Amino acid sequence: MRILAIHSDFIEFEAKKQAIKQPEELKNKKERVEECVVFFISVEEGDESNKESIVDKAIENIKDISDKVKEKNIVLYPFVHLTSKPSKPDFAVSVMVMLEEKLKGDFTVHRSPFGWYKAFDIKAKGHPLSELSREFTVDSAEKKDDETDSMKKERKLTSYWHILSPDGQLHEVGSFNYSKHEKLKKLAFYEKEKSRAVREEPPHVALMKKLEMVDYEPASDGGNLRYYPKGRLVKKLLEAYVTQRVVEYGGVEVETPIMYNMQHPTLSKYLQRFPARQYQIESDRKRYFLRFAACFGQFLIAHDATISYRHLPLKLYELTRYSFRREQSGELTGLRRLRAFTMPDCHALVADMDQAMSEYNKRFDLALDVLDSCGLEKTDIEMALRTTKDFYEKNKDFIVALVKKLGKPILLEMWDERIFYFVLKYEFNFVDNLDKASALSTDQIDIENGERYDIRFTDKDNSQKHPLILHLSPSGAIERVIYALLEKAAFMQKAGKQGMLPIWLNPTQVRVIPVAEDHFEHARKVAESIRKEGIRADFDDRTLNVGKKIREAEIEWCSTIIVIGDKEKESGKLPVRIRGEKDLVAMEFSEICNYIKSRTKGMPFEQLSLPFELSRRPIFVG
RNA sequence: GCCCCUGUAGCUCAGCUGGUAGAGCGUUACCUUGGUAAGGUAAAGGUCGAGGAUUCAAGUUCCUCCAGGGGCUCCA
Repeated sequence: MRILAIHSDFIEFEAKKQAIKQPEELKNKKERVEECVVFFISVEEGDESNKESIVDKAIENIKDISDKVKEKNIVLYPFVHLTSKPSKPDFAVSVMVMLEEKLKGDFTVHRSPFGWYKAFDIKAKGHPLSELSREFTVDSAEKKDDETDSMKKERKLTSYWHILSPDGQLHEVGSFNYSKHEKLKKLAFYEKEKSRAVREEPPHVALMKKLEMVDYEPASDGGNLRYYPKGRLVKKLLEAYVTQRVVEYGGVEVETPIMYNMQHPTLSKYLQRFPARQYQIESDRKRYFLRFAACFGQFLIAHDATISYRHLPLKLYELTRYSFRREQSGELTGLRRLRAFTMPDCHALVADMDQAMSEYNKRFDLALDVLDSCGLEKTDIEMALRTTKDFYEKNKDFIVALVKKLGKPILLEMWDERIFYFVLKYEFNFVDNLDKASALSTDQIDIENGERYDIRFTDKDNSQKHPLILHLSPSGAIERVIYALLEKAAFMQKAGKQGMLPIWLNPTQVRVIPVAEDHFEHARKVAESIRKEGIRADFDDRTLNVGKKIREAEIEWCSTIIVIGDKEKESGKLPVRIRGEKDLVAMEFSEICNYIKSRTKGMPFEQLSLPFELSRRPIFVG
């Protein structure tokens, strides 16, 4: 519905000619109202889905506007020309009538007749509040109803929480012995924990700035961050690695648009469940929403593809930079919760539940291994699995086998009935320094969208079937992986150890420091040679004393530090400080290169896009 | 989105009951030529988040907005 409100000295209108087949009967052909607010109203197509809610929303707006100008005299004027998508006339009439009835108690209501071409004279007062327009839809109007509805649903849909151990035993969440599973306990009670005594921000926020990786961007919307060269490098490497692994697994990489038409028949249904939760933009009077996942793009591709059972499982893959979710502003934090994030998303189309489960197993291994290589081991994550009671009973062996692979107990949530599009979903959660749990990897068995998007494959018997769809993000959002790595480093610092990143991800793998100006030339050559080996080496050519340069290299978390002076020039052995180890190690040039290479084997490599000499690097923050 | 807290130099922060801004780090210049976590001296740097109100006078009080944090809710 769209409303144009004009605070007027008077309005005078006269019905001239009927505009639709069955116009309202005329009480007075001509009417004049003094000192009033005139509401020109367009009832729109979308409003038809919920009359009550659109009327309530309209009344709220009309009252709000009238109160602002302290006017009790109002005119309701049907005016279709505010919209390009009007509702059916009889619906619009009924809305106008209902508005009049409901507003009568509080206002003197005049209503101009519906279905006529009218002549009118109006004198607008012209003060700042005298002309206002409002636009709202059932979606936003319905929000309150939606919430109560979903609350009702939730009440109906009780969750049964358990701890499931690798031996297949189900335990009560309350009485399970968590002595070796502190973080699982935190995950299980995450939602029940009430307000915390200590108010602090998660440590990764300070670290992401201090390490010159990522920062807030006040000129953008909340949850849209800026990446400095070091952060961009780390993110790029993670993106490349996850993509490499998914392609090895058989992922077929595609790229899809970031925005979709809100009126699209298949998408709009999906959207109605989550109104006001995405960015919207307008182009040529059409409205588009920014994708919140890669699902649509890939499903639409699959819908148009010709697929045989021989092609299954068919794994479509995209790394979305970005996916957008307009999370509530109060929920945004550092790299944990964003409004724009980078999501690897791999959908496998499978023929049936058997194929789904066998594929699910492969992907489970893939996700575990990807996280492990990124520096997040089994001990760093807690698994949660959600399913229906029915699915659990029928597939208990399959589920317990997954828990066995993880090798430690998990949190299990079960429902009586299925309300989501999936029957089974797991996540690997990271529990951070503030005891908050965030999902990283996740995979779902979707039994609804194959049909909803009309994706079909031709089976052996030449029949057309809808595939089941698995939704896997092997690592979760890339930003969230960085968040977890930084939080993990903060845990290490708390325990008195040095914070660090995996060597393959670390912006500086080797820092070369000359003792004095005499050694610059030699040190530079050493650093350049290491760099030529495909190692991120840089050179501290600033005129500072050695102590200070080493201190700064430590603060930057350089993986190794080499100091070069007269001794080294003669002996050929280089003193190497390896991050996380106490003593210096004397190494030959080739040993250093081998050390780095052996620890970054199989992982992607990129040079850091900052000058090789530290004296030439700007300071982005600090 | 709601409730609470915060916003002073590039960074971290000080500034008492209103009287027109300070430190350390960093930067720049000069000195220092060094051996595994901070060498010295000096200079430059501020519409005190933005707008409005109160006052002779606002970084300081009040209102609105913006941004960040914590809690609630939420996380397709």
